[in-house]
Amino acid sequence: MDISIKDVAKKAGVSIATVSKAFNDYPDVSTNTKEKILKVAKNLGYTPNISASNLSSKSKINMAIIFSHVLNYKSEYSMKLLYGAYKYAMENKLEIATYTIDSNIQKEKSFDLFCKEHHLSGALLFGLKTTDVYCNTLPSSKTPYVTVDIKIPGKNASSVLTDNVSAFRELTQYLINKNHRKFVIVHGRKSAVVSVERLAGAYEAFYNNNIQLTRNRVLYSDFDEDIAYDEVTNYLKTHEKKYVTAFLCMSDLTAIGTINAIKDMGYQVPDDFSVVGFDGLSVTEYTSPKITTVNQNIELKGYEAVKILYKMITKECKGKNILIPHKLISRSSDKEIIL
Amino acid sequence: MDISIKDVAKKAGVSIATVSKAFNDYPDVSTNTKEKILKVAKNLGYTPNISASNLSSKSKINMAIIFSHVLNYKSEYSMKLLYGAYKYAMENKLEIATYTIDSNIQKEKSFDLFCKEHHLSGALLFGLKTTDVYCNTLPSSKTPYVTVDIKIPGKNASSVLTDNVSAFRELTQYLINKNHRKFVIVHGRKSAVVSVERLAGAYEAFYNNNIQLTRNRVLYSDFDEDIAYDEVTNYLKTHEKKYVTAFLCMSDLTAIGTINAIKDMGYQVPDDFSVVGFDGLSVTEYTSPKITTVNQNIELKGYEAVKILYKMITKECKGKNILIPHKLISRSSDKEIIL
DNA sequence: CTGAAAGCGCTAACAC
DNA sequence: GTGTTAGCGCTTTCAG
Repeated sequence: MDISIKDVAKKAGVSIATVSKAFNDYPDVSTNTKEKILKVAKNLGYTPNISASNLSSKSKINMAIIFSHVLNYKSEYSMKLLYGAYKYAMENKLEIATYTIDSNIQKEKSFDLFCKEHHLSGALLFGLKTTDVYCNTLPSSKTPYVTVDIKIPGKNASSVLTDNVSAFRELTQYLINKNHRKFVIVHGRKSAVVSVERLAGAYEAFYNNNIQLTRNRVLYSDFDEDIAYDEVTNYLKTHEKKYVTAFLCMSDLTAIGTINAIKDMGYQVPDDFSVVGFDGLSVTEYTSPKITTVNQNIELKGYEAVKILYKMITKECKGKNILIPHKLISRSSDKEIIL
Repeated sequence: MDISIKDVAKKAGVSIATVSKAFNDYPDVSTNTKEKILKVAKNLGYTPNISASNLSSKSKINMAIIFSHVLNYKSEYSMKLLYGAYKYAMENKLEIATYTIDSNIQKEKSFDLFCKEHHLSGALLFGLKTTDVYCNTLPSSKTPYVTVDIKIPGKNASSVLTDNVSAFRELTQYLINKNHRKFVIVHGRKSAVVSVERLAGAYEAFYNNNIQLTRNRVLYSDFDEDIAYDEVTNYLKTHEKKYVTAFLCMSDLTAIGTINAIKDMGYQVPDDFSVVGFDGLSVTEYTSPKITTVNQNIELKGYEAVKILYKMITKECKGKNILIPHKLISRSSDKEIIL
C-alpha cells in the first residue's frame, strides 16, 4: 500500500495537519516537530500526492510550457527555448511540464480550460503562430501566460521578443557598409510577425542609405531551407548575375537553402554572392562557409520567459514585454565589394 | 467561480455520477443522456479536473517523458526523440508531459516516488546515462518504464535500441569495401554503452577482414565535436599522414569536429582522409562535404517507445527490448581508395 | 504551536 | 440506466 500523510502522522505521533504544515513550510511548526516529521517521512518513503494537494489548495504554483505544434526537430530553435526554460527552472527548483497542443486541440479546449484542467497557475506558449486558434482566445484568459516572438495582448500577458526591426536593419547595414547595393531578400513565412518586422528593418536600412527599392527583390519562403532553395534556384535561372550581390535571409535555415541553391547553380559563396542568415543556430558554424548571422540569444528567451511567468504568478510583477538583446556575428559567408 | 461536475449535473438534471460516467465513456449511460450532458458541459465550459480525477481513480493513464539532464540543445537527438514520442501521442489522442530530472533530483526522489507523486502510470526515460542514479533504483520499480539506447532490466521495463554492433560493423565494412585498411576510431563517451557496442562492431569488421588491430587507433572523445576536434588535431600533429586513411566517428557531431580538425590542419575531406559519422542528424546534410552516416531513425525510436509504454500500461504486452532498424547513408565525406 | 474537521472535484461500488 | 454515497490525500480555517 502507498504511504500517505496519515502514515507519517501516525508514525511521528502528530496530526496530519501538522505534517502538511511541515511539508509546506508553515511558520507555525516548531523546528523539532518539523525535523522529526521530515525524518519519519523520509524513512517511510513518503512524498506528497500532487493531485491531492492541487485539489485542496488554491495557491499551489504549477507552470507548464505549451508547444502549439509538434516540435519541428529540424530547428534548433525550440530546443534552445526549452533549454533556457528548464535552466531557470532547475536553478530555482521549479518544476515545469511540457505539453504539445496543436490547433485541433486548441479548438476543442480553450487555454483557460486546459489550465484549469491541469491546475496550472500559468503557462509559456512556445511556437505560437498568428494562425493558431489560441491567438483569438488568449486575450480573454484569466491565467497568466507568456508568449515568445509574438505579442498577444491580455490582462495577464507577457512576451519575450527580439527587436527584429533593429536587428535586421543592422544586418542590412552591415552589408551596405561592405558596399552591397543590390539585394534579394529571402523572406520567412509570410504571415509571421517576425518576417514583417525584419522586412521593415531591411527597408529602413535601404531608406537610410538611399537605396532604391526597385533594385531589390523579395522571395517568399518559409523559415526552412527547402522552399528557399527552390525560390533561389528559380531566381538565379531567370535573372542575370549582375542584378544581385547579396542575399538577405530571414533565417539561418533559409540561408542554408540559399547557399545550396547558389552552389548548385555553379556559383560560389561569398565570391559570387554574399549570404547572411538570422537566428544564430549552431548549424551556421558547421556549414562552409560559416554563415554570418544575428544571434537571437534564444536560450535567454526561454530563460527570461519562465522568470517573468513566475513573477507574474507570484504577483511580483505585472505583464510586460521584454526585449532580448541580439548580436550580429560576422563570419565568412559574405564579403566586401571592392569598388 | 469554476464550473464543476455538480453544476453540469444540476443543469442537465442528472446526478454527478451520471455525468462522470458520460465523460468516461461508461457503457451504462443512454446515448440520449450522454449527449445532453456533453452539450450542457460544453455550454457551461466544463472540463474535468484532472487532479480530482487522479485522486479518486486508480486506473487513469498518465504518461510522461523524463529527461535525465537538461536537454543538450546542440544535439538534434533529443528533439527527434521528442518529435516521435509526441507524434504517437497526437495520433492516439494521448497526453504526455515532459519533465527534466537531473541526477541531483534523482538522488532526492526515486523514480517510483516521482511517479506516485505525479500519478504517472508509466514513463519514458530519455537521455539516461549509465552514471545516472536512476540506473540503480529503476530495476526495483513497480512503475512501467521504457529506456532508449540503454537497457535497464526490470519487471516492467522495456527498451528501444539500435543494433549498434551491426550498424557500426556495416559502416566499417563499407569503408573496408572501399579499400580502407588504416583507421582512426573517434570514440564517443567512454562510459556509454553505445560506444562500447560500436567499437565491438568495428572490431568485428576488422576481424572478418583480417585487419590487424595494431594498425588502428582509438581517440576518446565525448559525442560532441569539441573534444573530437582537439583529439584529431593532436593526432594529426603527432602522426604522419600515411598511418590513416579513414576516421570512423561514433557520432555525427564528432565527425564534424573531425572534419574541421582535418581541414584546419590543411588537409581535405575526402581527398586526404575519409570521414564517416553515426546518428543521421540533419546537420550532416548541411556540412560540406555532406557526411556519410548511419541513420538511426531516431524519431521512430521515440514513437515506438511511447507505443510500447502504452501497451505495457494497458497490459497489452509485457516488457521487451525493441531493435529499431538503421540505415547506412552514403554521401561524399568518404571515397574509394584506388589500388 | 498543534489538532479536529470541513471540504476540494471526482470515481466506483452498490442500490434501485 | 440512473442515483447515493463513501472515500481518494491533502490544505486550511478555527479552536484550543
